[in-house]
Amino acid sequence: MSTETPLDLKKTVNLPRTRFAQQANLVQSEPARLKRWAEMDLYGKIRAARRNRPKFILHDGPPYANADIHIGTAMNKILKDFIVKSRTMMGYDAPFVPGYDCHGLPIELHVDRKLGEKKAKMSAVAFRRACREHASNALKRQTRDFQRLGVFGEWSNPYLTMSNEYEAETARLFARFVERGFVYRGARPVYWCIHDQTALAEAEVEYREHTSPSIYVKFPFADDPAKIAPELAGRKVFFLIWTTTPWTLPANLGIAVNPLFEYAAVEHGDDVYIVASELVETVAEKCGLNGARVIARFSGEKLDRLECRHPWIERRSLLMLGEHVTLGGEADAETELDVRASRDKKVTGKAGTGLVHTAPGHGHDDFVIGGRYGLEVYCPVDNAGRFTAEVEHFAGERVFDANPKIIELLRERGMLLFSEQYRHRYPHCWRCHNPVIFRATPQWFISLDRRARDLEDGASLREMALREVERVEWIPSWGRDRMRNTISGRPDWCVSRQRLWGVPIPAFYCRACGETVASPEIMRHVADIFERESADAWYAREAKDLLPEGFRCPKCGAADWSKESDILDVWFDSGSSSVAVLEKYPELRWPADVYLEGGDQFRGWFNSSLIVALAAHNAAPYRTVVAHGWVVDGEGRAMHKSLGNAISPNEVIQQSGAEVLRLWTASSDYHEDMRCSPEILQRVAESYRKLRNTARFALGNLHGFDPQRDSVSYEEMEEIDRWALAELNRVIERALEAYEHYEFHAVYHALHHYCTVTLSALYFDIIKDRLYTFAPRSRARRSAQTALYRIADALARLLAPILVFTADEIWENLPSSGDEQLPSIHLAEFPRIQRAEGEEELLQRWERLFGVRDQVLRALEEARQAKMIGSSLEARVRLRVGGALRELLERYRDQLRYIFIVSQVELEAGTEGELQVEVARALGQKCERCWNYSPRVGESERYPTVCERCVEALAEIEREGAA
RNA sequence: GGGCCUGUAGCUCAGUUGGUCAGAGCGCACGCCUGAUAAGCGUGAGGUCGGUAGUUCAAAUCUACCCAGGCCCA
Repeated sequence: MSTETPLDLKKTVNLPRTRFAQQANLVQSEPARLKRWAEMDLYGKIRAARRNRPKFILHDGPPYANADIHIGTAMNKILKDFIVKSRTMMGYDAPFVPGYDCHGLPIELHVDRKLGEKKAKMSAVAFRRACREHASNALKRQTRDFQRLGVFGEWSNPYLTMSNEYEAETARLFARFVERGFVYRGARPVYWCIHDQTALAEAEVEYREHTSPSIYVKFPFADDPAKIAPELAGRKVFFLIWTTTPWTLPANLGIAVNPLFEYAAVEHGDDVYIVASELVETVAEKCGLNGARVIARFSGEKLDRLECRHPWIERRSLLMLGEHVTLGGEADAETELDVRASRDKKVTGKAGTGLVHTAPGHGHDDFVIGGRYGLEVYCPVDNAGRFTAEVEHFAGERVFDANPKIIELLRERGMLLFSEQYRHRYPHCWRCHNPVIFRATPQWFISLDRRARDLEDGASLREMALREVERVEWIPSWGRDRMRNTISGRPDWCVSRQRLWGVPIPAFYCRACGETVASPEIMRHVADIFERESADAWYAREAKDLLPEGFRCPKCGAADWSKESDILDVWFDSGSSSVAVLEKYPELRWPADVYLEGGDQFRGWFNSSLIVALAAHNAAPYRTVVAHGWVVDGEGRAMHKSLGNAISPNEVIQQSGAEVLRLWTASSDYHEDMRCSPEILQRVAESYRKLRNTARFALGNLHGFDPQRDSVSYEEMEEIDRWALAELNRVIERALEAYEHYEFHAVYHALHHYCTVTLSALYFDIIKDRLYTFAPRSRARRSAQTALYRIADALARLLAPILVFTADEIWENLPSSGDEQLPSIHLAEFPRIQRAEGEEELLQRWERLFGVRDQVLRALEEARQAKMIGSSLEARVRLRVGGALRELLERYRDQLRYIFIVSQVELEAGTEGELQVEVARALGQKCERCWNYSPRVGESERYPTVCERCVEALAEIEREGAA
């Protein structure tokens, strides 16, 4: 029975309705959603939902707990979250335990500065407490920021490298290295302040102008000169070195030359001097060698392992080959203290001879090359910067005071060729501002080349590491090469730091006989104390209270001990994490499936983690290592606060929301450096809106649709809806594949392309007519909704790891599919591909139809430009074509007007292979209801302004309304 | 100076082993729609594939060098 009065046409159009707002208002909505998630313990629910599923472990590399997060830290955590969430949605149990790196110099320096003068009066324990507090505050702020980014994890129970358990485990792992014979104690040069009598880290020296003596010194050749060149037979040959630190000459053990340089023998009077060929003139001029002439030239290579005599001490000075030797400049200063600046400027010829005086106890390069040639790390200078008793002439003398006296001695012995004052930049102590020296002090090392005591094959750490590098999967694949090179080239690991804020090296020294006690058993005993009291115990307790009761010196039987004052390198701390975390948290397991960090960690955490894991388990702690690039500005340059090109993650969040930052992270290819700028973020925000609106259209048109009740079976669906599902399958496949391989930018592009091209511009535009104007419960409309539902559902799931907030919001606004609706999308799994028979052919057919559509659209645009039409519904299209295409079009004859979104389509015979498109005004009147044109508008008496389709639809609506 | 990496339209990215490979989306310009509306649709203009020189019948794709940039070292 029909209603008495005709319906209000406007109200019979099924326009979209949804609570899913067009404006995201992320800045407000994100925190609200985070709060809800926290209240419902979403992370706990996810864990419970995945119990007993196969595990997938991403192990978090701990950010340094010193300052607020920057965009790089944010990006890193977001990428990790992509991995964790996508693996979770693949069905894995993928717990995430975040960590923080809490010890180390930067924190100590920060606290130092904050305390100022007060530090001097503080006990070590009190100072450590201040450091602990600083780290604790920093990590709390970071935690808050990471959570704000929508990163899920065990935020209430992160791992801290300063926790009792972790410190204890760190000490135990060091004991493990000792036990297996990898640890030794040796000397190595460090920056040393003779005023404060302390070692300095690189960050604690500052460069200032300083005047040093610059001298050219003769080293008599002690071999047969004919070995160098026949012309030199029987001559008095001297090797000429240049230095600005005469006081290091007593420690000279060698001279380095560059094997790639050519050297010249220069005759002056009876003497012959050896200098680099390129510097002959400069040196001759500087040293006033009038009338000097070159009598021989030879390659530096020839000098290898020949010997000179020290200019005044009865000792050999070994000739060595080293490519660190340059043609002058500060790099030739044996202290190596100011090499960075000069090398960057590619300075040459300022001063120097091309031969470098080498004192392994007083310079870094000297130490390295000396090590290669088996020289002793000789450093006859004490803590106060005075020569020790063994130094002839200068014992007890302060090194800087000794400079002029050494020069005088050289002059007396005829070994000085030239001397002058020299201004240059020289490192000074940042606290007392006095010049520092480079001085070898005893340090603890982990040897990369000693053989493991307990292994049959006696492999070294280096060998084991190189073996493991081949077994690990590296993404990108060049990571393997980089890691291999890093490991092959790295020197022994100096794990000593002369600092307070860290895990002490648990070793003891017998005051009576000097014996060192560094046994694994004792170390584990100490570690147990750390476990109870934290490593502060090392400073709070007396040595005897750290040792087992009544422990006596195994050598002399005394019981008077001093404690080691060095702490472990922080890289040892974080390197311990695989064991200290993966094996301690019950939900985790060793080894991890994946590590993901910036490329700087090849030398850092990837490396230290590997070494520690080898000591602990003879294997790598990771199966896959993913390395990402750095965040750079819009021009590809590094970000610096001083350059003003840095982007603050918190600012982005406050302006646009975390989703935008997450989407930016997903949109860029992280395998390379990732550009970020206001313009780029602007683009990302726009693409966010597109994704959101696409979802909103689907949701709006699902109003009143109950998937259980109203879904149309596949066979009954309109073909274009089946096409949309086939396209959906393609996208699901591509996105899942990309997630599988950590290619998030491919996920982004696939989904974005699907939303903009496939859905928004094509499918949605076409089905609007059907959705809006067909009777709400008609099969044709339900068919479209069935597809829309599947699309919206899949889209939400696929977006969920990236757009954590928005996907959940979509989920919320999807019609409920019954009781099993999960309270959050993050408990759901990825969509499954529901492959239908004949899908490939279907896709191919429609691809051709849409090809025709493109041509029609071009023709429509021409008509529009010619003012013939405005809306495409004002058009009637005539197609002329022959052959196979004609047959295809014929088959879809009734569909074509909808596909083209025009009112009428005529198909006429034409020539094969050539499609002609003509556009004309549509016939008839515009239907008031569906806006299509039809000659039959007016046929209905009840609805005189409406077309025949609408008449039918209205009748159906009236029937339903009555029912 | 060494190791590793990068350089395709204004932006983000595709371009298997060299031969329709010069593409997509965004942005931009112009236009349409006003029933996804601080939305939606269409058409179009943009690139000597960082540069140079080679190899080749043929190179964005291979080689060398150079330039610009990034990370780690020295």
